[in-house]
Amino acid sequence: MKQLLSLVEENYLKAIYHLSQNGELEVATNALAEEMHTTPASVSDMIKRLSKKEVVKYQKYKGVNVSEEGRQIALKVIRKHRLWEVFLVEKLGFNWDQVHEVAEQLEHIKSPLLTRRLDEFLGFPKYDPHGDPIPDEQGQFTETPKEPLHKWPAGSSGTVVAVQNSETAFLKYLDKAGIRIGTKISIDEVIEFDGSIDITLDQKKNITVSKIVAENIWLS
Amino acid sequence: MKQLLSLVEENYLKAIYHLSQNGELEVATNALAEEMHTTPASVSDMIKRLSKKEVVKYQKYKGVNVSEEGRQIALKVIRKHRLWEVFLVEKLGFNWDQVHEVAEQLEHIKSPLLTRRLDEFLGFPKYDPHGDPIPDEQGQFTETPKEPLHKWPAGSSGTVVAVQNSETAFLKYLDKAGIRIGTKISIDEVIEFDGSIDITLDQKKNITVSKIVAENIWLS
DNA sequence: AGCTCATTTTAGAATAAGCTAAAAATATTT
DNA sequence: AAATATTTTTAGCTTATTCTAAAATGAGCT
Repeated sequence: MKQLLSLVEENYLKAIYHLSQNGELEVATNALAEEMHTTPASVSDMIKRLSKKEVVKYQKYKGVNVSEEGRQIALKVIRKHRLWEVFLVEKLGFNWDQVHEVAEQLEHIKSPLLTRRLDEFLGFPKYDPHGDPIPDEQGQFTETPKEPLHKWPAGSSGTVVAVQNSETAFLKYLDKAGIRIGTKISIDEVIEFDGSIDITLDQKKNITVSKIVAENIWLS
Repeated sequence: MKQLLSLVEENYLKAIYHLSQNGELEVATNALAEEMHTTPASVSDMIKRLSKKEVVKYQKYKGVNVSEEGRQIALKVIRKHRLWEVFLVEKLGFNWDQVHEVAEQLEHIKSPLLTRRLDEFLGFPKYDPHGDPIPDEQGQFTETPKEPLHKWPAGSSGTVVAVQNSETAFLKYLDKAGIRIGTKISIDEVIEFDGSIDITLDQKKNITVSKIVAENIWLS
């Protein structure tokens, strides 16, 4: 049956989906509380509610994960979020660091027709402005195989396909440094001491990035 | 000071604004309850809250109206509603009877940048698909002088500039009848018995409309 | 002026979502 | 395996929004 979830419930589902990698009961209450900027107690309460609605699988003290139905709901929200991000950047001229907050609101608009028409209007994009894949109506999407920059060895090179962090400060930093989706990066040297990395952008510009930055840039 | 209103509070303000014509304390609790599909008791509660926030003027048992600040907030919401309606019709190919419900959701998205960019993207439209004027950023708008069809005498004629009712059934009826914004209507005869009216559309098609329909079509 | 009736407000309860503090369960260390 | 630390859950309270039922108010009529 089609579930009617509140905005908050949808956000929990999305967070659980993001924190989970496989199908195990792996998402911890504490981790979820941090992600949602709330307390573990509130998370426990909410999980119980979601469990009753059968959109998550849950065992006390063991962790939580989305059910198949919950996963489909999460993917619908993610689909909308990413389509709206494309709209904001391509049609309204937003910068990629300005879109996240607004898309967080737009993703909860409930209208299958709107989502379909928006997708069509945008030319059925496959990736959002941060390089993340956009699920189709059935929740299918193809993730380009990719690895974070800090796992690439010196001497190798790849193309930026995604950035993992949506914080304005991070995205502004990338802009200033000249790193965007599609930038070619050659890994020149990995400094053992602090994990920072010397790289060359598009065979031209030479810069050093910190380990934290490297962890949030994904190449393929 | 800038007020942070909940979605529900915004909807109340919009409803009060719509039900009021002049600046008097004229909006009745019962009328508002009907408009909001809720009970008079809930309305009383909510009005008290809005009054404390100083977005409405209120005296017990006397009625309610928006304050100047409340009016500005209502106009901002109305501006967003109507801009989104234009977007849905012009860019996404919605029919005018499909837009209202979705715009009711989109109007609550909070992002001044988004509203400004959307306005620009749409070419600063002055009217929405139902012929209602779109307030600008300062809340200014120019209402074309207009009168409902049932007040026009036989022999006169005018152009449809607005429709007052957003119900799907009504708008579908208009579509089927061939009446839209911009249609020229000549009033041929007013039937005294039931107030129905014989009209000619664009000098071509001859039809009869009921009084209820006539009351919701505005000409100028 | 007093009665009746419709309208409006208050009182008390329900639901959603959150919080703090305390209790219970699990995990880690010795 | 016991002791300690960490994580998770429960209990009880708070705020926003709604409801139903009861009480208060105002308006119209005699």
